[in-house]
Amino acid sequence: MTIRILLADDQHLVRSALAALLELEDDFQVVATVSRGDEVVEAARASHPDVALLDIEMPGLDGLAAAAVLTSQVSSCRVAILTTFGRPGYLRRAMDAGALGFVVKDAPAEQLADAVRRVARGEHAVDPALAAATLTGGTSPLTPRERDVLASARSGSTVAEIADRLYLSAGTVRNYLSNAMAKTGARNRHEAVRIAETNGWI
Amino acid sequence: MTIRILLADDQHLVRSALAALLELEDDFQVVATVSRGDEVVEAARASHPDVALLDIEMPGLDGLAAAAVLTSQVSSCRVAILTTFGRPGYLRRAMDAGALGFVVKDAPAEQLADAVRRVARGEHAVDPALAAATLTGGTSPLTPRERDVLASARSGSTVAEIADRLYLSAGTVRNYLSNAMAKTGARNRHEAVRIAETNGWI
DNA sequence: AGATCGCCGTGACATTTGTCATGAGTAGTG
DNA sequence: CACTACTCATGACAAATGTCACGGCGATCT
Repeated sequence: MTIRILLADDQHLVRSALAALLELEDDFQVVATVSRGDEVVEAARASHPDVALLDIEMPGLDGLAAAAVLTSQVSSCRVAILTTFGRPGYLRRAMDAGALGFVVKDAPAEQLADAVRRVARGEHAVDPALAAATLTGGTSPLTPRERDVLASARSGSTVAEIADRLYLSAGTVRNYLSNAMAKTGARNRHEAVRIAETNGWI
Repeated sequence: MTIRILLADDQHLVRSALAALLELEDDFQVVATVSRGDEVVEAARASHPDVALLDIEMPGLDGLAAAAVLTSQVSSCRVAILTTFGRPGYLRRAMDAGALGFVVKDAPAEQLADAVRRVARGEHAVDPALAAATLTGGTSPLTPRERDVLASARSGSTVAEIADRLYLSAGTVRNYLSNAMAKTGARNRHEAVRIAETNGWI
């Protein structure tokens, strides 16, 4: 029985290459490929895939959000996340979104094939090492608002700009940033951003 | 006549997938794959490829540096860069390193195949739009030292740390950062880092 | 030889950032 | 209900950051 696959990745070449790789397996068939998160659901409705393989970094809608929509709206399609970064917070959010599989792009090809088959059967497929890391350091210490402020501080904005953007006072923004820095153990806001990013908290 | 290809990319899955994609072409043969920049030359010596397809972001030695070594030491092997980011500075540095081809991972598969064939014949293969962008905004306004300081400021280091690392006084570091900020039009060092990164200047 | 440019440094200054104490309002929990 | 946690705010203070003016040194170009 062949497994019908939907592939979502924003990089054209990677998309084609992964399709070629998957098609090498006799029981796999790539029935749809999309480049944007907000095209996933429509494509899934049209092509009835068994498994959707979603990258996280995508324009329109990120893979985690797309996974959440997909699992709730197209229940016949199981979801696996395929991403560059094995960040604990990503795995947690992927599970919360209803994804069964989680594979990093650094994994060997057999592991991807294995994960797809497991997910198609409704089983979970997660790298044990990453799962362990997620259990220990995976839960974000940040409150929702701290997360917002930190996310808004990403591209080197000043306090005033962040305050404007979030309709807060400058002092409040600095307090939140200070809290976030304390919780992440960073010595300035930018280090805090980096840490939060590598953990998948923002 | 088949074209022998060496493939260098740090992500295992992407490497395998690209190999699968390239093997679909009758005249391509992937003769070696490596995951680190510092393994490129050795692999090229052992497997005599016609074309080396190098990612830029790699551990050990980045693809641009590997390209430079390769073109000087294994002259029978032409070089093409295959990277996620179409940054003007990257293209410029790739050309300086002796690469003939430059393909972004967002390009369609045919473009990659076309580029490989051109490069194998000793021709250049560069996306015209990117080439134009490089001509206008490609040259870095930063002096070598400003570049060093800015690169060292990346991960949220303080002035004192940068000064220590580069054996400079704190004042000098701040002056260089100030210059870099003025030249990039940034309002703080972290914005300057971001701008320099997206342009491939660091 | 003089001009120019990059490199490295100092010192002074205004601004921004990070820390801390404090408090009011709101929501959820035992 | 008391307790706790989150949100938002203010004000004051120390430290870090960014700006500016200035000077000496060496290399390069004309």
